[in-house]
Amino acid sequence: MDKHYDPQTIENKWYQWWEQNGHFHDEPANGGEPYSVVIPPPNVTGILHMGHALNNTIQDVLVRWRRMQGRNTVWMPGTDHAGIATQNVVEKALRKEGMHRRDIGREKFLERVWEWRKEYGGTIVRQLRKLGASCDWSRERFTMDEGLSESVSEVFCRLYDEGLIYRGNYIVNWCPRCHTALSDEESEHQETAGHLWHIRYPVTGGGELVLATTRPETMLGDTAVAVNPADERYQSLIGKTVMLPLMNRDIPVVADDYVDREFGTGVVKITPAHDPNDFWVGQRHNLPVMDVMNGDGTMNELAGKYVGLDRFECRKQVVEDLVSAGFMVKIEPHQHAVGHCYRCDTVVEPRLSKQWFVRMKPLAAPAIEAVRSGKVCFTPQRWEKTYFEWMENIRDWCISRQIWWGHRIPVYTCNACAREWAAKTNPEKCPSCGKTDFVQDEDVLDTWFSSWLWPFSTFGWPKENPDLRFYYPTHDLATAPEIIFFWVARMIMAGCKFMDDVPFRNVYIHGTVRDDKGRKMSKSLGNSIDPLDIIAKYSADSLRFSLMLITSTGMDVYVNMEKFEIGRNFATKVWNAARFMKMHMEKLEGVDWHALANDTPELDAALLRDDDRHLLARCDAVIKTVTEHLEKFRLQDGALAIYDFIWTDFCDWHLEYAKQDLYGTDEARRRQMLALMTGVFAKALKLLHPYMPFLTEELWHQMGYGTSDETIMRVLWPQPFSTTEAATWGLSPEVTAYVDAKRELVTAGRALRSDYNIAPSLFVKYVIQSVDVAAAERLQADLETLKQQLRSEEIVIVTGTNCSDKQAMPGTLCKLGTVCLPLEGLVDVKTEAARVKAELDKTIGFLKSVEAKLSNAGFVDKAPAAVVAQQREKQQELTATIERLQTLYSTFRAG
RNA sequence: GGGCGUUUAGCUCAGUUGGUUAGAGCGCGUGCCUCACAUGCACGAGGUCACUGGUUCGAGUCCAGUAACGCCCA
Repeated sequence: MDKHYDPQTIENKWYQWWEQNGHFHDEPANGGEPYSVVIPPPNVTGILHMGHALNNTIQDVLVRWRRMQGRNTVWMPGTDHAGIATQNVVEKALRKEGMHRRDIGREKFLERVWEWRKEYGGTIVRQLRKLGASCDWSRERFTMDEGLSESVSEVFCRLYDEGLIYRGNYIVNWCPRCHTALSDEESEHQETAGHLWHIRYPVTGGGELVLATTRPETMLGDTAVAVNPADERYQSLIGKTVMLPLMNRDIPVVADDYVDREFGTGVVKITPAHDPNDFWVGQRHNLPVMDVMNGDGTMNELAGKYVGLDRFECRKQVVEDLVSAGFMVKIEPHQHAVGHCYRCDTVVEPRLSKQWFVRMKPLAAPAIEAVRSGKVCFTPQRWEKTYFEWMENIRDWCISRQIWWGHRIPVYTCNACAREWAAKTNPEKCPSCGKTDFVQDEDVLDTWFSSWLWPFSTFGWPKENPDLRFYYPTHDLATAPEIIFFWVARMIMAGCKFMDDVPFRNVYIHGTVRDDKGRKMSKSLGNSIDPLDIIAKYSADSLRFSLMLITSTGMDVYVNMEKFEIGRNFATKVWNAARFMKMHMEKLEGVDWHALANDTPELDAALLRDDDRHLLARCDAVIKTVTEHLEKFRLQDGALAIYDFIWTDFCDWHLEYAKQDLYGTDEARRRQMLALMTGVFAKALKLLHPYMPFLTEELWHQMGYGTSDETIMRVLWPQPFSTTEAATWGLSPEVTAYVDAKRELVTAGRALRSDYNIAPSLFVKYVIQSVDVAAAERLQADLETLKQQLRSEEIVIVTGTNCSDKQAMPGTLCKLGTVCLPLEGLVDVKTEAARVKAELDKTIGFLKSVEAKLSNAGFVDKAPAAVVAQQREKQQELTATIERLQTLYSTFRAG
């Protein structure tokens, strides 16, 4: 094996091999229990960022783990056509050529988008491969491909025919830059520093009203002012008219409950065409609607002399004119939330327009029930609350977009008889009059109108087929919190509506990846870390493992480049442990490592020693721990458990311990030791595989655990020993406790060396005063181990407190006995006395707290018997310890 | 305005049903290139668990309130 692990070539090699050999693929005919996951389809314009890295690592860990459990596993990959985003990208390219999409027309434009997709659309999909994602690429889908488009029209037509899709004139969020309507979710509210302009409106027949607004330019479209009907201040004005400044129009004063008496002056201007609340006030009072803007955010003819001005330029002008005409009362700074386009960050304009909507209330009801009844579970559970909150107050979904890239709305209108209908395929004639003169709606559907079908459209719906039957409903969905409304909730609704079943059982909502200052990573801030840079510097395994190790379930994660060293260091550790074993394996002949790694260990129970049993027991425990954590989406705890097991148990303790055998001359022992380590290391590699797929696959082959055509991806997830097996190998809590105690003693002995500045290269003598004869015998049997671990030339074990060596020695109390370092003449008696005294004081303090509890009647009466017993035991233990410490202390005082 | 989250070692965070005197990694200090690994080994220092009050025999953990920071929705 190479001295240094070279992840770059190895990772590419294995990924290709896995993919080419179909290891990511499964199908219903293979039978078994299904496990399916659909990827949150990244935008086809996307490039891999840390959020993707986290999201997909989580999925891959789950998917690889379930696959190893023998589940019939499919991870469905694909990309989203991302209507507005993709159209923006291609429009930008066109602009560079000095053209606008209208210059080339719809058809040519769409050709350009498809070309773009062909050339650049595969970027993120290639990058997911670098990450190691075990997606079934043979199933890869795209929201605009034929099958998915069919699902979209099917769903649209069904909803249309049921009356759940309607067209209406409402205030929508309009992006003047993208030139399209947006859904409420696509308009992101941002706190913005603005102003509150107080404007005077003269009352016809004398007097005036002062009102406050944050968007003065919209006054050009005012058709009323409103006050609260219960507001005494303005009672006399209701029904009168006021003169709209600058426009010299008379508009009525209406009374409406919507008006907040506390806000500003308690009077608001009503602009039905440019504010959703005003729109509803307008409806209630039959007010005219005056749209004063164009789709691009400039003012139209209805804005009078302001025609042609951009909305913000117009705002300036209007304010100036109000000031010079004496209508401006005051201007205050004002902080308020302003909607921004989620694609281009332009300030969204609420604007009246004719759009298509989905009636959501009837769809929401079963979806709410699905979560309430536990058919869909959120992890962490608190997100259910967010889900319910939104679902119970759901508003109709604006699904039409005034762009070209997307699924065109399949609604047709007959020019001859005005019949409007929806059709899944291009119609030949009008279903009413039979004429062929009809037109299709110009708009396309919101991108999410295809994504909400993703869990079943990707499996071939609406066609009835084995994949759909077998893999639907899927099992786990991993995604970010900001996607709950956009996607998760809508998928649940679509699943309930069209499949009569939920789309997935578990939703794991993970956190956001932030920089180390807690800021969201973004291009504009320039604080992003490119996952590919991490892969290039440290490897995909390091990226994956580090991310999993530092990300607590559902919590945000703060990253910087250095944090990924932990994964790199761990990979190196594992590699070196393997290299060490391999070195010794090569000295033996005729050993079937493959069998040892895959079957029940062939060990000679008689040759097993307590340290070996300890390793087996710890390995068994870690199998249980990791499995349990994965079941609960506690991927961090799973990673930590393996990390700790491999690093501390396997390498620091057992591998060092094994050296006495491996460098020894007894071949039976060498065989036994390597057989034992092979069994354990193979299990550890399996447990690690979901987190570090590449390294574990490489070692699986290098170590000869798998034949050249076997992959660790498909070996079975390790199982803990049965009770019989555990008994055969002599595993017991007692044995584990003994080895733990022995390690405590070794650590104490090393600390003594360290305290006395004894160079690690020096071999020294130790004296161990064991607590009893049994401990003495056991330690005696382990003498060689102890000598090695303590780097000692001689260890004298004596029983009881009577040390044969009359001299005072530095010593530390342990469960098995007192470990002492005889240092003739070198002992600083005073220092040692102080050291023991400190230990003694600490122990007495501890005992006092235990005794305080035990003398508390309430505790003894009410605490569970086991807890009380535990404290009693502690009390005895501490008392004994104190006694021994006092003896030790007196030695130094006497000396 | 409504909701949610966070606050534990210098830093980043674990701590699952309340029960030993609270753990990890990084960083820091000391000593080591000891025959897998200096991307390492050994040893060590470091915390009145944000604050106030309550429940309890017992609170980092449960309840109420306060403060700071962050997120979501209106």
